[in-house]
Amino acid sequence: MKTPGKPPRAGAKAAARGPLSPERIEAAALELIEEHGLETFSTRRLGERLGCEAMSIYHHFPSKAHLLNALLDRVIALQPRPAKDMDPVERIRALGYCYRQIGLDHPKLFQYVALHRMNTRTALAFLNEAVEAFGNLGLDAETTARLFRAYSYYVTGATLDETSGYAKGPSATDPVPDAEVARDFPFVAAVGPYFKPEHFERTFAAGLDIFIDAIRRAVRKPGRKTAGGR
Amino acid sequence: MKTPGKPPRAGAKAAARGPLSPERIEAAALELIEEHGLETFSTRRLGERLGCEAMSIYHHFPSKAHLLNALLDRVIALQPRPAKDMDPVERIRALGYCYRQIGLDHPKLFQYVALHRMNTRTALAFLNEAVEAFGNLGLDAETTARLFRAYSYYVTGATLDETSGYAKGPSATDPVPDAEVARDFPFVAAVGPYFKPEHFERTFAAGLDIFIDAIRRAVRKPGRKTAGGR
DNA sequence: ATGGTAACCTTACGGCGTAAGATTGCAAGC
DNA sequence: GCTTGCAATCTTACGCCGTAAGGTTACCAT
Repeated sequence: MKTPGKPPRAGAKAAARGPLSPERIEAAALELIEEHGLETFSTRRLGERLGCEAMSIYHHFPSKAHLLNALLDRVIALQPRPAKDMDPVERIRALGYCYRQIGLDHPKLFQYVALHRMNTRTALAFLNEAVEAFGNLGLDAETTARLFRAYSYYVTGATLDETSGYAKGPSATDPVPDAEVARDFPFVAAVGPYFKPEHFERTFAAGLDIFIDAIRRAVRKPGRKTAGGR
Repeated sequence: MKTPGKPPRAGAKAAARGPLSPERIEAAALELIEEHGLETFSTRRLGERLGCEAMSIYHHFPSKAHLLNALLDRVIALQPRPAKDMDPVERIRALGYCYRQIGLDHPKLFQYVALHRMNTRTALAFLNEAVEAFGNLGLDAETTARLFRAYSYYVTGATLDETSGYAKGPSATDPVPDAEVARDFPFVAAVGPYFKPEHFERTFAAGLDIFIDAIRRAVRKPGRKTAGGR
């Protein structure tokens, strides 16, 4: 039995701010990451934000990697999913938007989300739901797998680019000035305007449509039509 | 005028190994990254490999970021390109394989390649060539831009996953055992076999086919058919 | 011989993740 | 009420990291 309103246990600063908890630490970490980026995120800075020493965090998370993993789980778990009884094809489309939304809501964290193996229970549950939607198309396992995989590649690539790609601030050490781009790389210059954030939404939708169309065709004539080889 | 066979200029160790050069440093850096990964790559380790002090590298590259940028340029520049006079659609397919090959040849470096803005001259030249191939389809600028962009999303996402995704060693801190996956995530388990490296090639090809088909359709009836949407 | 300079090395600083261990303050047993 | 145990927290320290600052070496043209 626990008494409900517990005071802090130890430490000078601890008294002034209430006890730490995985919940509080995760929330602060997410804030910090979205404010200043993944690269500058450190346990020391997180401690500063929380009003505790860096090492106090290690009582609640055995390592920084475990904390980041918990953040991954959290953003996946909190993302609302499309209803399971939707039209299977439209559900697939909705799941694409759903995954992308994770990136839009947490752009700085998304690199971590996209690049790490989804093998926590929470992540697997999401993955399972997505594969289920493809499974409901009634295609053979191989076609199902290839369609799902290719679709995931697209959605992940798109969201990665939207959150940290070409349109974001300069990452090259000495960028090429626009005038030179216009002169020496005319094809890039011609499509450049469509690479800006205003166009993300429509470009994403256009790519999704390509997959959705392909999926509809595969469903209409099952066989080795769309996926499979050669 | 320079005498042809120059001895090293300074330093005790320098005498034993010949002079440093951007070329040698880049080659050693690529080796080191592919051997031990991007995360553990440091200027100190690179110095060790080269037989010099870490700071000597800074004579040839103003920062670690500049060095990594040079590596990006190098792997892009060295990648052979498909002939410019190919059938435009097949050239687009070949360019997809071409970009993917950069990842297959340098899997550890590829995260850096994929996630950094392509705004060096070398990278822009590659980008320009790719956009040119789409431009040769004869579609309007908007459709060209959207098709190119979506195609790039797919190729990048696929290559990222092949080089550092699900199939690679466990990244989660405490992975879910296979038996539990089979029990609790049956849809994932069902397609799991197709996620293994043996299937990368065919899955990549299947996804490319979806885009190539969409591109052919867009070329046959120009208008707002495939892209644009909504 | 002499001065300039490119190439290289040494030292040092502040920041990182985290191992090891000290400290604090509540809860339970006597 | 005192002691003991223990979870939560803090302190210190270690070996990494990128790199700023400045010193040293060995060649070159003069």
